[in-house]
Amino acid sequence: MVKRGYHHGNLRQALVEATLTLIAEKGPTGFTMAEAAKVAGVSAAAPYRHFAGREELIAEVALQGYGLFADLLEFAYADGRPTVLAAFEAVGRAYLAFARKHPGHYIAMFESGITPGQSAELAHEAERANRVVIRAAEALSARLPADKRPPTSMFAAHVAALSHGIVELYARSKPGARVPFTPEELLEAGVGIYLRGLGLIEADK
Amino acid sequence: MVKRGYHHGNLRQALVEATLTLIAEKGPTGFTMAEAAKVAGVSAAAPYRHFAGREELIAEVALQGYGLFADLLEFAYADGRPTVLAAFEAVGRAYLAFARKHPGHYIAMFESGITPGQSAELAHEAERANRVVIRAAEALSARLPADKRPPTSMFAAHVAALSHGIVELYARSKPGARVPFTPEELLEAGVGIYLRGLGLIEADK
DNA sequence: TGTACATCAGTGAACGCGCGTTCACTGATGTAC
DNA sequence: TGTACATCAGTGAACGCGCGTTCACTGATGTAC
Repeated sequence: MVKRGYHHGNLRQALVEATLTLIAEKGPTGFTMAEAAKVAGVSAAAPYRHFAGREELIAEVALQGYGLFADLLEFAYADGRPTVLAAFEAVGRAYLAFARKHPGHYIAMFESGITPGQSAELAHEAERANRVVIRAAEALSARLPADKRPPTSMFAAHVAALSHGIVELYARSKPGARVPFTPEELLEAGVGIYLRGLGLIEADK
Repeated sequence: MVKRGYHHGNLRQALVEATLTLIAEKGPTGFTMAEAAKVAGVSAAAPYRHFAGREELIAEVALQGYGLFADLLEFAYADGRPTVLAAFEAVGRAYLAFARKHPGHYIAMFESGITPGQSAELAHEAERANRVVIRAAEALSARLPADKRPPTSMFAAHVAALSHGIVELYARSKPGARVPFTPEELLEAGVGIYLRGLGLIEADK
């Protein structure tokens, strides 16, 4: 990234990217406005031309994160193609892939203390991501008789919680994996067992 | 808490408790040595008679947290009584109860950036808690034929991840629950479906 | 029981630091004519 | 195409603040005799 002259050109986005790097490296605590400015190659006062403060910068990072997350989940779901089941499993893999490839976004979204309720935009993107999981759960559970079907929001919550739990507990361990499985194996097996419990895939498979 | 004279009497533990309060109220970021000292009614220099620094104080909180957590899980498991299944479910409830009743500990353990690998004591207590889940999973899956049984560590990891995910996503939401279920309902139903998937409880129940 | 003394657990002042933020400024860019 | 000017996006110096930490100190406690 070549610094040219007095004007940066795209400082707003450069700050977002600096924040992603800092957050991914040192956690949400390790991020400061001053350091983000430094990483972006700009004076400490410059960020305030674009963001009212620290909170607002993190919120922007989270917002972009939710947007990207929703896009990736939607792409993975592909409107339930080729099969509803395959699409459902692709969503799970996309969840882990997002956490792995975009740790800065993931941390800003889930571990920085910002909550989707803070702004309408944030709430909207978070909801968009959530709706993919809900749709995937809905399509699958439509195969079940109504009286043996858990509420869709519960089904979706189970999948989200299992995915998030796996990311938090098993996808970030530094001193050797705590468990002899990859997060992907854990999630795939866990979801498989869960779906079998619902009667959505064969017990003897 | 009556302050009497020059000597505090039990400052070390008072600091731990101040930390619990601060962390629970304002997150791990909102905790400082200076404020912990203030809450404990002592000068800012006093904590250094008991802890080398901020990290060490948080680590002590987490250590006590893991200890308590392990105790509660062990108590809930009760050596698999009255039945292995009931004991297993009691462990799940105890997990949520711990997160709810001891938020300061929970946050220090899972959200403060300290990791069990940091000290032998920490690793030991974390392992003790983990072993309860593993034992519970083992006792249950012993009922399955060996070839239809997932590795015990995977079974335990699924339960831990689901529990942790539920705590993180659904047990801490301030602006109205994101989902129309309590964490307890979510976990109980989720574990039920999972166990059915393993063939450990009846499909038609 | 009384006294002397060592030890311990506090105090309070001070430090250096980096952070968040403000402010008057200035260089660069875009636009009207 | 050239010039004047408004606007924009930076700078750099400065601020107040609270934090983490150190240090020489002192009041309280425990113990030996």
